[in-house]
This record gives sequence, C-alpha cells and structure tokens, in this order.
Amino acid sequence: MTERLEQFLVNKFECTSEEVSEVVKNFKYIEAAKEELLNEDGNICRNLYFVIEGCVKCNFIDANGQETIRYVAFENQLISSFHSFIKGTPSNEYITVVEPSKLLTISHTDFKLGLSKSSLFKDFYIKMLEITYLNNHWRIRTFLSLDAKQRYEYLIKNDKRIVQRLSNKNLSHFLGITQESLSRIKAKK
Amino acid sequence: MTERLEQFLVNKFECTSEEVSEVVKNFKYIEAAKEELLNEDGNICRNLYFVIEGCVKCNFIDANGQETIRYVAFENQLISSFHSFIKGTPSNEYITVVEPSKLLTISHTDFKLGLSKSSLFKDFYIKMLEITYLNNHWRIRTFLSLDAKQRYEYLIKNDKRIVQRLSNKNLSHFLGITQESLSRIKAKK
DNA sequence: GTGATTATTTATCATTTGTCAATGTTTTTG
DNA sequence: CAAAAACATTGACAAATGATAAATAATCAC
Repeated sequence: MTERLEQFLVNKFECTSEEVSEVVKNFKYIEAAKEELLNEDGNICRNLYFVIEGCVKCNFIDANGQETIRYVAFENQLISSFHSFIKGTPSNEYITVVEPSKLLTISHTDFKLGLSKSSLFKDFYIKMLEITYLNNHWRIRTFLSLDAKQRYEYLIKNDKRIVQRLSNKNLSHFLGITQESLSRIKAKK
Repeated sequence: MTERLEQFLVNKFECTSEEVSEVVKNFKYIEAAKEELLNEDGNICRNLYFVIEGCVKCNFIDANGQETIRYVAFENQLISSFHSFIKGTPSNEYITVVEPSKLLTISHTDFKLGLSKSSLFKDFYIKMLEITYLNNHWRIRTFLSLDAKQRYEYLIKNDKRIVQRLSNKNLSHFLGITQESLSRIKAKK
C-alpha cells in the first residue's frame, strides 16, 4: 500500500527506489472512517499522515461552537497538526477524517529516528516543509488581499478539488465565512 | 557584525561556536536605508536576510494600488520572498526596508552550496523552515477565526513589537484592513 | 423505506468593514 | 523655518458579512 508515497517521493526527489523505500518503510498503513478523529484538540499530535485515498482536515471549534478549517489534505498530500508535532506541545485543533480514507502514518518517534539516521529522510523533511510553506504562503496572501467571493473564485481556479469535494459547510469553514455567506456568494455568480 | 546571528543560532541549536561559524561565514553584512527595496515584485528573490537591527517587510500592491504586508521581520528574524527563493520563480511581492537596518545576507547560490556541504547548515535550514511554519500557522489561524479588532488585540498580546513599531498605515496593511478601519478600532477600545 | 438528523438555501436585520471626503497632525525636504 | 507631502482621525454612506429564523432538500440510522 505504499506505492503512492513512493511515487510521490520519486516525483519530488531525484533518487533511486532503494533510497525511497528507506523513507517509506517507516510508514504504516491504516484506514480511517468518516468523522474519525486522528487527533483531538488539547492532545499532542504524535503522528504525520500521508493520504493515499480520501480526505482529511485540520479543524478547530471556537468558544461559540463555530468550526474553522485550517488545512485540508486529499490524495498525495501530507497532513498533521504540525505545530504540535514539531514542538511536542498540545495541539489547538482536531485532525478529522472527511471522507473514508486510506492513509500512511509515521510516529514522531520514528520520524525523529529517521531524520537522525538517513540523509534522504532529512531531504524529505526539507521538501515537505517547503511544500507546506508554499501552501501557507498562498493561504495568507489570499486572506490578506481578497474578500470572500474572490477567495472562493481563487479556489475554483487554483484548487478545484477543494470546492468539488468539500460540502458547502466545510468549504465555508475553510474560507473563514459562514455557510449562509457561501450560499449567497454561489447564488450571486 | 555577525554576533547576533551567531547568538541566534547558538540559542536555537545545541552546537559549538565552530559549527555556528560554519554557517555564519556564508553571510555578509549590509546596511539598508528606509524605503530601500531589497527585492522587487516580478524579480526572482535570490537572497535571504537576517535582521541585526531595524525592520523589513514583505509587501505587495494590488491593481487598485492597495498595499498588503505579508510578513514583517525585526531584530533576530529572517526574511525573504521565500516562495521565490525556494523555487527560483519570480516573486509576487517586494522586500521593503521599514526602518534603517543592519542586515546579514546570503545568496541563494551560497545557501545551496552550504546545504550541500554542511550538515549543520541543513539543520539550520530545517529549523528556519519550522520557525517559519509556526509563524504562518498563527497568521492563518487568526485570519480564519478572528475579526479585525480581535486580530489587533491578538497582536498586542502576542507580538507587541509589530503594534509598537509599525506606523498605523503599515499595521493596517499587515492586518489586512484599511487605515481608517484601524483608526476606528483604536478609537473604540 | 421512513422518520430523524443534518445540510442548504433564502430572507431579514445588525454589525463590521470599505470608500470617499474633509480636516488636523506629523514628517520630510528644501 | 516654511512649504509640501505623508499620515492619522473622523464622519457619512455603501457594501460585505454575520446572526437568526424558517423552509426545503439531502443524508443517515434504524
């Protein structure tokens, strides 16, 4: 079940399949049902996930019960409550399965071990952080300079999967607006 | 002029001063005047900067002439148009000096060279990406779940330097609102 | 399949934020 | 120092978004 991750790594790095399997062998395969929580708000996030198939979100609920979605991962994307994973401090968000999913997962312990032993593993980590950076960069940029409607149109243009596969509710929470606002935006088009 | 960077590295890593100087020797000292552009929108950003003293911002101007500030660096912080620096593609933002500044800078070429030669340099890069991740995480989170007033109060509580040292105009552009809105928020308190 | 639950849309009204304009204040520059 | 430019505040109004409620529509659980 690790072909997808291997392929992902081969695409991102120039390296042999032996090197790739050096990284991949540390991951283990799991399946997760819709609405399953891979980590809970308040707990230290000790795992990193790679989505083979399905959809997983990082989300949190504020004092008024309002949900917000910080990040969504589909096929061939990595997901974790990374601030918690990095620092070993409690997370402030959930990791919630959105669609029934097939995942590869690695524990923080194995991750650190891999980093200390393998140079390719370190390169993998750097590449992962770089990809994450680029993603966050655009997320910040769109929030800074676009209104809700423009952010919605940005997603349609640049990340259509999110618009197509998330429910309106989830999509609105990813955009940082209410369901009702998203309904109006879609109606007005 | 490299003591600050050395100290920064010693604080962040457990390593000897010889190891630190291995990284630091690749940086060179420059001074920059207020309003000086370290990189321009459309150009590939080929340098990374460490602020010894002063203040530098990453900002962009939209079609209506509206400025937005994506990131601000003060003393002991790194700054670059990192998406451009990483991928070697044209930047979509300026790097603008806010206060007269003393900086250390390293070219992308020397950075890559350092990465390929020194293991500590790779660790430095990982640490830098992690710090940047944490920063972006909070920036995204506040935009998703807080309104302008709450974001302003968040800054006062968690990053007072930004409120104290930026002009109202710059601060409002960092918060993603207009100067007028910020004025009203401050008046209402 | 049916009832219960959840999601979506629509409408109304309140609040926040943006736009434009006017004015006062501070900073820059010659 | 004085004029000019940039910045900050305030007010009036417009547009965007949130809150609440109600009516469908879709999905889930038994």
